Amino acid sequence: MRRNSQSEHDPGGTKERIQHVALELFVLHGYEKTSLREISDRLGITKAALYYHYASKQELLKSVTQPLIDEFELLVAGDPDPETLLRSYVDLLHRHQAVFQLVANDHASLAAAELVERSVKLRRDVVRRLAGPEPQPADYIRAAAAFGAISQGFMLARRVEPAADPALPDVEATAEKAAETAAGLPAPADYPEGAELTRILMDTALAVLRSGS
Amino acid sequence: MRRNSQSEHDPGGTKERIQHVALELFVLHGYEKTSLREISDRLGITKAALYYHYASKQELLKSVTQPLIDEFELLVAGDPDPETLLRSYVDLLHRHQAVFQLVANDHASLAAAELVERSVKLRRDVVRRLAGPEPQPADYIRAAAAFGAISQGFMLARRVEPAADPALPDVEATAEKAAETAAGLPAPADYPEGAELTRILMDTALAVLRSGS
DNA sequence: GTCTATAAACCGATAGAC
DNA sequence: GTCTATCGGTTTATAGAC
Repeated sequence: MRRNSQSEHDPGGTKERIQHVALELFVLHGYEKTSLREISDRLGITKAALYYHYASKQELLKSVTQPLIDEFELLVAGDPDPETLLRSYVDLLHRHQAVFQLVANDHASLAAAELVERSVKLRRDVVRRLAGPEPQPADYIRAAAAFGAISQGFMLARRVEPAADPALPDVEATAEKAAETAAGLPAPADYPEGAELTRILMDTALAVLRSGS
Repeated sequence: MRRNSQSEHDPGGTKERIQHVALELFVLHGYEKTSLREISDRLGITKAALYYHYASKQELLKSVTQPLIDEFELLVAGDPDPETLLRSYVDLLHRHQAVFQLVANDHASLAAAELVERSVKLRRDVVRRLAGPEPQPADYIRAAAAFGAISQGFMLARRVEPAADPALPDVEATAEKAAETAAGLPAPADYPEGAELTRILMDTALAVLRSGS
């Protein structure tokens, strides 16, 4: 066989290049604000050419968001204990930073991808598992707080910034980039990563869960 | 004097009714997806009538988001110690639940309201203050995690659900409502509120900040 | 696989009557 | 303060040539 037609990483593949550019623009401006013309312009093709590869804007969005949600569901379905669940979640975030940033900051994209139900269910299952046995209402709050601590802590350290594409003027991203990087906080590159970052985030989440005892 | 023309609560005032309906729809579907026709239909007036009260869709959005951001800035400008800052933040969330839910979940609305710079600056200042003196990169991460713990914990307990408006069929909200309320987690009304909720959230955030020692 | 051209729908916003 | 009518622009999506 020559090539698997789906989910192959082949960085030169047109479908993958479309996904990459689309994801970047979706994260930057939001799904609704990003037009197909914007995406095709950046790829140097026309809007109509996009439709050869994806049947609709919605399908393009789905193809981008599916890997994260599928893997998350698989993870939760394994019924892991709280610590394993949290550790796997941090690992998931590492491998799907940009998509996570998209769906976390742009609920409209979740809705457009028809992923609201699945993500609500995921969140429910995670919170339930973190809340422990015979949970009080306060235990659910602590579970959600632990989940939020990891998510927000991770996003500070591993935020996807507008790509400084030297080939294009990239006019519209200038303001955002300046506002975030020169904001007086360390740049993403300065934070711990990998195992060290995971350890820090795990400590915050476990501290939250223990804060009720 | 008869009436202050700005920011009076007068629940019968047309401007306030518009803000209320607009906020609800913005939270539900996102700013970009919500059309002025949708808002005016729900108010029983026409789209054109909206323009008598607000010069543009953007101005309507700004009028809705401004109270939260203004008060947040005032709060941070006071240079409070971490515990006071966190406590005031929880109080702020209590008084601006819906607006917070909007800007937290729909970054497109932040951008449209031209509030990205101010909110980035706010976040930076909060994280800095929570990170303590001579912070390491890991301290910033813990600060962001503490902030996220409070925000997400609060949102679980005080989430704004689609209004069950018996006067209108409210077709489009059915799926969302069913998915969220019947999801197997306590309903917002079942969680602690006020001082008790504040105490729980404060404990989670302080536990995160202490997790580095 | 990419193009030009265009259809069809919707949007924000304005003009002007009442 | 609300209405009807409409303008100008953009969007997603399709048809058909190459």
